[in-house]
Amino acid sequence: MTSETDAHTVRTTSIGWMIQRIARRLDRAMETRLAQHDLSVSQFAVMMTVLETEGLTQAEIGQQFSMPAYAISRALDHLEKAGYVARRPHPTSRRAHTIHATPSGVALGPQLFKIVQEVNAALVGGLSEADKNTFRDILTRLV
Amino acid sequence: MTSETDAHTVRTTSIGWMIQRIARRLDRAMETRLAQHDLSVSQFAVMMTVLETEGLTQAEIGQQFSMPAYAISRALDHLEKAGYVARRPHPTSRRAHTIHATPSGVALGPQLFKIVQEVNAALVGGLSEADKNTFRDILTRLV
DNA sequence: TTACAATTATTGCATTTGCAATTATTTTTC
DNA sequence: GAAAAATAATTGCAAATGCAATAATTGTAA
Repeated sequence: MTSETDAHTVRTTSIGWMIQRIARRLDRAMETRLAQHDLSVSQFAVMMTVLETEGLTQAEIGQQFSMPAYAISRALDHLEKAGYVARRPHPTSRRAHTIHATPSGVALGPQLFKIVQEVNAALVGGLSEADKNTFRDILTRLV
Repeated sequence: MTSETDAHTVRTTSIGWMIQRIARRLDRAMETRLAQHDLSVSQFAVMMTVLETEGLTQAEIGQQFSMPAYAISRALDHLEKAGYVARRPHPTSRRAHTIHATPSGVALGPQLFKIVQEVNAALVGGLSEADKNTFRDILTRLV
């Protein structure tokens, strides 16, 4: 690059910069909606994983979205206290737990899915179906 | 939507979910590289704005990326201590400051731009030029 | 012009987060 | 099979973050 490399150019053309801005907006939208269920975004992420796959260990949950073990521990403390999940002894290893959604956690599922759909719709509502698909395709390759 | 609405579907098709994942990865990449200049990502964001426009007030900086006033205050405390920026009295209002990059702050600029370019390249390096442009276009409409 | 409301910036305090250390258990190596 | 290394999960403590309160100044309305 030439002398075009100034702060303005970097900011307005940087894909990373734009993604960060969008991500922060999404975060705030999720926070606001999750507050009514007394959940933070990371607690929500853990809950979604538990709903998706029954009986994972905490380490396995962490690998799903590279979240450190201590954060899983604390998210589960909260989710367990709220009655959404339960830690059960692992069938073969005494140091691990398997994590399970309680009935109340399972009931929470659809409400969380709805929140995700609303927030997504608010974000990409202005795009055509074709653009939405293109966008999703590219994102899928980057994730 | 029908009964397809389960956690797996939500996770794998949600644009928001994918953006969040990518954003976290970008954040970590930026943190790592910014550490050598003793900067956090939000301090970096403030610094970029100062480099882009000389003499903004703190409130104006905050509006650029909807960052709360107290966060600007603290980011500037750090940037000022590090010698990258200076608060000067506002010409017409005694309660406001204007913010200016010091020579050392101006010298930092190109190094920050380089970091942004590297992190971007690492993210979208695998995409064709056409896809990159498409992606940038869509992002621009969403930001 | 005086009182009231709004703006700009900062700071105290509580909560959240991240790192490193710890405990308990399991696996590997010799 | 005993010692050492690795894994699973938790927790103490320091740093970062967010909220609410404050101080100082400026704008507005009576």
